[in-house]
Amino acid sequence: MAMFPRDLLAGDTETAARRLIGARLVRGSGPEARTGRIVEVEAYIGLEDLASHARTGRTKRNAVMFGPPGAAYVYLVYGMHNCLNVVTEAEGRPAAVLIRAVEPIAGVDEMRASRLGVLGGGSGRRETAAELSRRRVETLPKARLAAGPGLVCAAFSIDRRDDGRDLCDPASPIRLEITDEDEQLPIAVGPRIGIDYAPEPWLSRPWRFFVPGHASLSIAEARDRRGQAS
DNA sequence: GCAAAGATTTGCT
DNA sequence: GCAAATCTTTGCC
Repeated sequence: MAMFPRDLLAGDTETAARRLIGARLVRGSGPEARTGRIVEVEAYIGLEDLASHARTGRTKRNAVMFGPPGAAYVYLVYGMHNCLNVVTEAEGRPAAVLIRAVEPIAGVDEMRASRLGVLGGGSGRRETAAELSRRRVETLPKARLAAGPGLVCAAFSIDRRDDGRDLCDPASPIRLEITDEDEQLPIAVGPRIGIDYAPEPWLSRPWRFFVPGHASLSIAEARDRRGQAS
């Protein structure tokens, strides 16, 4: 296992997004480390991308997107879900790749616990919500534990305290790694999800990248696929 | 200073 | 298939 090279994030974001498919997201170290393979991402590219948080210019929330590549941009959506992005391109140009789905590989019990809000220092759900969904999460198939952008953060205990963290730093509690053992995964493309507020051509830009047919794809991707079925 | 909507997920009608 | 949950950020008065 080696760290994900920062160079691969410093260039254009579409290429970076493709390179992130198959890379590993890691939380912690030792026997309790959580590891998963990234299987679905979306690219948000530049000030001109009217689907991007950076479309309004630099703000307190999106400041990290304007910084150096390799940083984590973590934000809260709908008042309850955290989403993790990997900042790309040169410092000064706002771009990032949203991690939409991860296939759990190791630390599955810890991911389940984090989804239930049991683990400390994390982004788990509130106690009442955990009560309601406890049985569901306990019996959830391993492949579905991080099958969505909000679920990735819930499973890996990521919240806005992680905003700005360097994902290419081996000492970081949350980081990106690669292995040479993994075969090259097939990659499919499609329009980004949940950006109905964006005008064309941004609405239809094929900037979502995913492993076709993978069991850990986001719910939204599965729904989208049903719609496309002919 | 206030109203509105959001790069989502879940459960119910 | 639709709406609720929930709170921060943004946009407009």
